[in-house]
Amino acid sequence: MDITLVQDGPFRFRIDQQDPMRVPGVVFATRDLLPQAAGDKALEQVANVATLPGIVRASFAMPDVHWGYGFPIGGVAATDIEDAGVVSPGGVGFDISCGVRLLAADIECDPLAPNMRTLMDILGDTIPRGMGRGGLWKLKGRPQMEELLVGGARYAVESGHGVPRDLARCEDYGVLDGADPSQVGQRAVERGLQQVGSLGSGNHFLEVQAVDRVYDAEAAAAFGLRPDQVCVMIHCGSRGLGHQVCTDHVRVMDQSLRTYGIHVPDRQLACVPVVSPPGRAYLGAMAAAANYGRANRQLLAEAARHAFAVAAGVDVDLVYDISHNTAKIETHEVDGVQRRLCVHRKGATRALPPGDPSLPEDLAGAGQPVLVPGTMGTASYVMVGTPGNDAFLSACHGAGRVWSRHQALRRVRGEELRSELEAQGIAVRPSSWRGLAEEAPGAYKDVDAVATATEGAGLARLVARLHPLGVVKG
DNA sequence: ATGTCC
Repeated sequence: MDITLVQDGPFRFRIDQQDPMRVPGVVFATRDLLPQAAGDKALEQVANVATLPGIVRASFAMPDVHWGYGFPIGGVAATDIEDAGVVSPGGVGFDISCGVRLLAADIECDPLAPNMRTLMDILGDTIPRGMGRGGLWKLKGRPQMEELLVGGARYAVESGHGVPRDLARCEDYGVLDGADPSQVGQRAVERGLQQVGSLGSGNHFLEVQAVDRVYDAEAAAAFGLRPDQVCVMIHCGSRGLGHQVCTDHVRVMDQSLRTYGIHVPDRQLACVPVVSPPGRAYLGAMAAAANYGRANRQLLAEAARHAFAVAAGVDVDLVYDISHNTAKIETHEVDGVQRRLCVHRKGATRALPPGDPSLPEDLAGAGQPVLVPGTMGTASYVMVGTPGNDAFLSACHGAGRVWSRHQALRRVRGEELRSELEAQGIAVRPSSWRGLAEEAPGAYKDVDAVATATEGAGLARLVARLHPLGVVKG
């Protein structure tokens, strides 16, 4: 397909429908944010996704869009489950329910400063991270794993890892419905048994941050955020378990394409109807892996709380926990009709507007917090969902890669990067020099521009900007 | 993202 972008507004581009696309592509971005690296096939992927059976409205891309497995990262696609709509593991990604959790400490930067070194040392010593490695909570075996896969963050809290109030501030109250542990293979379970409560690697991190700007005082107050306040942001996912679930079900779907007579322009878009046996199996396994990811973030939050209590005697409350790699069954109005859709968000964050019935009472007035992590040495943003978001209530999820890992390794040395960050007053507790170099700030889009474009496109509004004080790097 | 190739 020949990809031609037509500008529809300052933050909106269109890829017109052409055979075999079923709907147009819509890219929310500025010219500067559009994928430009040589060989970046993200826009071609937006068009490819538009060919999926049952897709409605458009194949969307958020301002942080970049090349991914089958679907672009930063992609949103919804299929009508009653009109042969498909589910595709590539539309969720390998790191199922990867997401962000933000906690707010009851202290400002200056009073914490004398204890900052101790805090970072405790976090550095207690937060498991890096490839492989153990987690904070060793599960006893498959029976206990199945409880966690069904119960998610709620199971973690019921097991003593957190307080009930945490669950009110988790997407879906900490549990994605429909988990089917019987669809999670033994290899996935074995990979997951030792990893609950661990960051992993890549762009995952635990960061101590401070609120350096408030754009919307009312929403910030509703979220429990105030100027100069110290926060903790945790970005991680479902580790080896989610990866194995994706691998196992992609294999099944690749073999099922012919059975269902589905033709896709890229094998990485392997998919089956939502209502088919392999579709149901994947969604059950995906929900189970999502619950693993949510329990994982719950355990890490508890470790952060413990560190703040020991280092500074300070309480830490959950602001919100939201995934940005999911497929969820949701009801949306399309062409004047309420339809049951399978909404794929891959590197895209759900963004519920004020008054949405799924929000807890204390967030209903403000809307859902949208958490946008930057990368090391850069800001992160708290945004909020807005009405009139036609991308099925979705927003960006972070900065978005522009250099490949290989390019980053050629350009940056981990040791030098740590020195530069420490010179900026940012404490760094890395897990490997290589991992640090791969995640250099220069390897990513400008998160400030991504957040500004997200607001300009009407996907979410700015609430607060956070700057890093210390990073524990996966 | 990922026991970075069963």
